[in-house]
Amino acid sequence: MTSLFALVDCNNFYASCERVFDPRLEGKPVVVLSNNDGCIIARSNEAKALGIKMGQPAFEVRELVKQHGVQVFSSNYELYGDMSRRVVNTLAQFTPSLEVYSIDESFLDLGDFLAHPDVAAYAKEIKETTKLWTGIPVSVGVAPTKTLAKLANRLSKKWTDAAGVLVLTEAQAIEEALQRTAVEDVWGIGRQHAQRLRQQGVHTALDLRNLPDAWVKKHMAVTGLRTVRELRGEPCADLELEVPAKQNICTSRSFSRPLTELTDIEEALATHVVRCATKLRKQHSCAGALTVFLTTSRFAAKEQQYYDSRTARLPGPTGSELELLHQARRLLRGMFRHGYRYNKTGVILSELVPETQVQLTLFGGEQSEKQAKLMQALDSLRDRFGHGVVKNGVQGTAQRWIMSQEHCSPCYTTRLDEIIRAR
DNA sequence: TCTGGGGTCCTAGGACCC
DNA sequence: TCTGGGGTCCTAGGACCC
Repeated sequence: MTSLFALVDCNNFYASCERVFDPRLEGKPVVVLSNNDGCIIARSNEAKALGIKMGQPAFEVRELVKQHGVQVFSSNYELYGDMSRRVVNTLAQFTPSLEVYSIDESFLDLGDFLAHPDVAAYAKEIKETTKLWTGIPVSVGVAPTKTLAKLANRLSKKWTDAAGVLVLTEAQAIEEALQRTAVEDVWGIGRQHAQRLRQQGVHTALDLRNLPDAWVKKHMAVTGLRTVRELRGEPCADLELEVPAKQNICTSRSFSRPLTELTDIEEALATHVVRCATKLRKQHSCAGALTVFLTTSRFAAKEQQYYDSRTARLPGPTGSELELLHQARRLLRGMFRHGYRYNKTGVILSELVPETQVQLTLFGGEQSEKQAKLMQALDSLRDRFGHGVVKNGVQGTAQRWIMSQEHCSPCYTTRLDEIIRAR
């Protein structure tokens, strides 16, 4: 029995989301910006054709944008998250086991490939149904391992004949695909490994597949070996059907402009802590430790640089943002130095344990029970009325650090007052 | 002027214990 | 003078992913 995986990847996902609700964008170059409108994180095909690069700073493409009428959007994660759910719900129609790998990619277990006399037709149906039901164009790669399915998916977009669907089951087709894939484009091969491999004369995925195990193990560890085996068609990674609880939760943002005053930074940090604690409670965990970091911009080469991070172990695992805020503020005050132009702060919660475990071991003192009730109340208010509805005093109101988002589209699907109107 | 944010896994080496 | 060997835990750092 041969396993069979499909990787379904949404094409230019964020740009496609913007397009679904604004048909005037069809055929035009579209880009989506990162937080603070800093750099490009999604591009439509037309924008790619103009030479706009992934991760490129927005100011570098200003001229290009003007010249070619590129449509620019700030990122709107509320919209993208909702569209992502719709896509996943559609894909779930095609398989009982599905792994949501990222906001725009899912692996589908297609079971035994003998059970699919015409895999290609099935893959095409997945693609067409998703477009029809959600408006989002996707590409589908099918192969006996996840790594090969990734590779097939990539080629399905590159090879115009494939038209967004590529099935790699025949040995010869796999070989050709490997031959035509650069080694750095293999899933799991990053910059460092690619450079080393190239020095060894390994230039294609096929060369990589043919390396001896011992060499791979020595230089690329067991993760590298898994990748190579998967290229050979031996499945080493199963689907992860349940989303594992995160082991760390982090919230951080660059400031919209450099900050020098402690009070401004405290406000920003407090806001991150509240966000982070909300994520923590959403996955029903408590944190045993908290880390705060503070840094200047690494791009401001001429300025004095500063980076520090400090960790506090909490007296006991907690989900209370009041306690976390208190600790975070203490750590920040210990790190803060006058005379620097800071550009970012953030918080990381770690040593996470399930909420239930804490309730059992902490004999729920009256105080902690009160706090838990308060947190529940806050969560439900914020769920219903948006995150800004209840704030802690330290979050402040001046918010001189707040994110710039000058090109945000409406939340068409999740906010009643921003719903699309037909004229 | 303007350069994202959030994760995971693996390994090596030190501390410590018996 | 002789100066083991193995196990565990923790941390920092590297590499990768989207």
